[in-house]
Amino acid sequence: MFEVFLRSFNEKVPLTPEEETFLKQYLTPKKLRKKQYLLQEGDVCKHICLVEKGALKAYLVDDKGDEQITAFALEGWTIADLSSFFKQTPATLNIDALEDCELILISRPAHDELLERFPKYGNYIRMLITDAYVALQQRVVNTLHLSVDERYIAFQQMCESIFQRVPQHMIASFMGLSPETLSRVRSRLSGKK
Amino acid sequence: MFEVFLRSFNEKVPLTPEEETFLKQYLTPKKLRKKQYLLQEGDVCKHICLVEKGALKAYLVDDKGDEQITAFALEGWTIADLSSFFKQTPATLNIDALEDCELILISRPAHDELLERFPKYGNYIRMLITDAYVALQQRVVNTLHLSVDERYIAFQQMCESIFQRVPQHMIASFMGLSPETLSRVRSRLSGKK
DNA sequence: AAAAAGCATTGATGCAGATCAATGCTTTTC
DNA sequence: GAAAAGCATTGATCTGCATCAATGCTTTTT
Repeated sequence: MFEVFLRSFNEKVPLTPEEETFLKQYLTPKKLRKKQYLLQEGDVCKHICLVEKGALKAYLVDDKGDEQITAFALEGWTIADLSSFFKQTPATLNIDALEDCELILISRPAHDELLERFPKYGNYIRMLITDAYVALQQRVVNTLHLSVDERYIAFQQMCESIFQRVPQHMIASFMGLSPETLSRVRSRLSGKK
Repeated sequence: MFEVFLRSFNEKVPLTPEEETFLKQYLTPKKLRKKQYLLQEGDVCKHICLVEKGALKAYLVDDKGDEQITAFALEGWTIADLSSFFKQTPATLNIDALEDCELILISRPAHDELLERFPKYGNYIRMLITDAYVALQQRVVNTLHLSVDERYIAFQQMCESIFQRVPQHMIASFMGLSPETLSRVRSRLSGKK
């Protein structure tokens, strides 16, 4: 039920069995069917979500009604609209399931209580966000300063697991490209190697 | 000496006068002259840096020798190569002073000791990185899904203070544009309004 | 004070990626 | 099992930004 989450936690901050039991009290398991929403634009993001199983995407909807994907989350990854969660403001992101999912949710009250009562949780969250920040910064640099071909290769190497499970046009959206361009990038690169 | 830093800290996590005194023990003031390096690519990033006065930029140098600016920091802002600081790996970023600066440095040992002894510091750092993450995410979305004109306006509104102190070609680099394009964006927009 | 370097602007040209459109394959739906 | 929807690919055209080049202004250097 909590295996993936606890493994992720232990990798950053080792826990004793008693601590694991204590921590579990604050966690809410949830199942989500493919295409169901975890969060909709305009609602307040009430949980931080860790993926035990399945896959989700976070996205904005633009004027034309197109989805602009900002993030994917697979097993062991965390997803939420952090701005909405921390400031308790309406979310700008939508999050929904790409596959049937098993999730672990941490509510805002649980989060606050854990921070007070269980310092290791604060350490875990700090490390989680730090890692996310570093990854995002790399993404900014790649986006602004690499060619599309280089970005594709970089992204492919970093997130191979995503490529095998997510339709290509969503990868294109995530990279800020049209599906046609991504298709051409792929054929260009496969020709080369 | 520590006014700006302590104000920033108090805004996120209020401190008693005693706590302020305690905290100061761990802070190292440093002055930096215009054009001097705070961090050079290849060195390990030994400090988190808060700007009391002045301005700095962080950047990569590409194959052609051009600077690709990834961040600016003005009074009250924080700057570092977080990946290098936390993993103790060689930095990929250079950081140098755009103006004469007064800085507050927190070394890695001071950081670790503060985390252990002073929980409010952990809270402060967590909030700092969370805010940075949210801002960076917005930047990614803007970069991938807005037109250049819209990005310029968004960036201008968000970071007006930068525009007044940083040469235009550095803003262009930060936005991933050529100086010529940014100049044209500006004349286009000033014509409109 | 003169020379040099740094910077913003404007024009001309070329190319990368968006858009529009058509086709065929695969998966889902009923 | 037929119809519909979703998806990847390929071609043709258009557009926005980079690049190259020249000019004049401002700041720094000596």
